[in-house]
Amino acid sequence: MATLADVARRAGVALSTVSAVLNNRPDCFVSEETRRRILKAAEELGYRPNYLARSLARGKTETLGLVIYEVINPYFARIADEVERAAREAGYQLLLCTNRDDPEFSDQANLELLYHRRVDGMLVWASRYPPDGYFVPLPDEAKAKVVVLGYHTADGTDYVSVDRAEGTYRATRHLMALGHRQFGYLAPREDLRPDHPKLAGMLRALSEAGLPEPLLIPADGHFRRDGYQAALSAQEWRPRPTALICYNDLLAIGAYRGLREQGWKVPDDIALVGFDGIEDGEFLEVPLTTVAVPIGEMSQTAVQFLINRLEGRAAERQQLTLVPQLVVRQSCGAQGS
Amino acid sequence: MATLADVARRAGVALSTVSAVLNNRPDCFVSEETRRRILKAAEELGYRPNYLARSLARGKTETLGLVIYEVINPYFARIADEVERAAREAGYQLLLCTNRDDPEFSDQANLELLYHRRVDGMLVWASRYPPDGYFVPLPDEAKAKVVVLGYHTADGTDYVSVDRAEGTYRATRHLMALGHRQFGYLAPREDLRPDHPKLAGMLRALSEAGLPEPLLIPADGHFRRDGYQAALSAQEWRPRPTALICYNDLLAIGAYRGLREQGWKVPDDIALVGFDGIEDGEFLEVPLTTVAVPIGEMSQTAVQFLINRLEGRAAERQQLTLVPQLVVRQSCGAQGS
DNA sequence: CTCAAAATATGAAGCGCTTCATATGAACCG
DNA sequence: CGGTTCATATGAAGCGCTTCATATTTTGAG
Repeated sequence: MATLADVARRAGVALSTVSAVLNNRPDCFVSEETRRRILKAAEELGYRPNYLARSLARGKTETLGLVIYEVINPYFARIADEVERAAREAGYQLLLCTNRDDPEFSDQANLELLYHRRVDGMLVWASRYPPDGYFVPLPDEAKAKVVVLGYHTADGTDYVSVDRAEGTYRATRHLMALGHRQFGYLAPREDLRPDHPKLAGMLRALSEAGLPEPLLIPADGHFRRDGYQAALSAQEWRPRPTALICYNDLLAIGAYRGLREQGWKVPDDIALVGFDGIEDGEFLEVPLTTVAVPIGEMSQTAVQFLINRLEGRAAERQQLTLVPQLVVRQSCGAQGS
Repeated sequence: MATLADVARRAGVALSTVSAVLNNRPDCFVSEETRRRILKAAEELGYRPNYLARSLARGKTETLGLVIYEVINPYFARIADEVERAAREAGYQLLLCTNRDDPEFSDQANLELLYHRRVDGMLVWASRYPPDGYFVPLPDEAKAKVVVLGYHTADGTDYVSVDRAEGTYRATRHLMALGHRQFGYLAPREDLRPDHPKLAGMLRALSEAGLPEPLLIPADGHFRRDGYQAALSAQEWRPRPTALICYNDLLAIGAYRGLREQGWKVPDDIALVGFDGIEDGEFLEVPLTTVAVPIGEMSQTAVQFLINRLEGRAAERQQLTLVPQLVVRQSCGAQGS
């Protein structure tokens, strides 16, 4: 592959001149004649800049790193999609890391990897819900290049978060208004903690209304199949809930099928509400009522925050918490479309 | 951030020695004493290699590029997931590009971008179905670093393809065996061409059996909503099909809902078959019969092919076509689970 | 004509690392 | 004790680019 030196040689000028011309440096006065010669030589040689060398010299890679839980979950796929689009529009490429639950690829390892690859900035979705806010596992000077997605931070790092508690609070209130008094909450086993905001939001709504605590139903994961499995034991749920809120839409979709198999009709026998607002729920046979996270806004804002910071025009703190909206469809028994 | 030179200075040795020690170069004879000093200095300074500089010097970035249609489609998400995992296991990072249908980010533009970023290798999913095999839009020397995913190639580039025609052929045969004689085929408008393998496979099966051609039903895209919209006009379909094969699972899932709204029961009034084998179909109220692409095998093989090539231990040609399997569930009316 | 200012072009240093030919002792051998 | 050999460490070149201080030529005003 042709290098700058090759082009310079061919055009009969200095390498630095070629660099100036090809980069369109504004303050460089190059005669039209020379410029043309250089452009021609570059064209003929099929010259393409070596991004590595450029990045090394400029100290900038024009690459953003995204650490995300996994990409097969439609919720995260949407995020990755939005982030990629926004990054691309701002002239950045995306380096993708998933953490899954693989201890070998912890957030720490992923972030360090990206940092050492000299990405200009990083977006990270924590792999586990951090009760007191997320601590970015990176030296301080590196934290300045990070925006946390989906969680608030405990160390002052920029973030765009989601008020999950408010989401489930609203869902619970809505169901209460429809007359429900016995609730169930289906979530991955490890997230069935009262300090998890999704559950906390429910608990608050219930206690405010003097209603009993919800029946906690554990799932083995956060996929459809896990919701399905969990719902197969519906006959044994005591006290029997008339409304079921799920940790996410996938679980709700799986549960829907399990409940049907157990002979429970949604919403007549049990009202069903999911969380996330992915397209899948809309096409459930009984369209799924859900707490919809504004994924596009969240992702785009996060990228914007990051780019502000990188370009030195960020406020000291860029922190935003978005409130998810309840999208009422038929699965909760309201008249919704 | 500390550089090699900093470490060398602190340890009181030459920079090249530090490099040798930190890279564990096998043939370098360094005294235990020196080694320890260097390791200690590196530790104290929190030294981390600069991948950019290393890549520039070594001529290798340990990065693979993936060009894929989009990541919100579960089918592609699975592929991205599998590719990322396989790449990661082989020690490569993944640089992600989506082409969507955005003319600004054509395959050409994406591949060039990756190439100039000096990724070691690229995997590409063509954005449009190439009737005669895919031509990689890159200079010959670059093609050697490309593996095409999902399509066969017209220029000898490595690929892992899928025999779509065989997939729909089998699905059609299966439906014929169940007694169906009037077929419908629902696909994005631009893919409703007899030279598209999915349709071609159906046509072959039908003509072999002397059955009439299928009713071609156009959709405006390849998402659930497009299938839903298309199915809303079911009452006007003439001749009325008793079996409907869809271009992909998402379309089938959307169509399912549209058909229900039109009062058609699946599978009693119409048998329904999708394509891809994504998890979503399994959780449709009437579980979806589908032509399942072996996504894991396809992705892993492609990464393997690429790495073989990069490491110089590839056959002249690495080309593989996988045959998708019909997964029979209830939506086609067979007894399947 | 002269000289400062403007217009053009250049060379060299530097980004942080790898690599390889070469230097320096110490240890060994007969 | 001179000459090998081995163990250990080094310096310098190079990857391809950016950047900036400096050199050279041209221009136009006085």
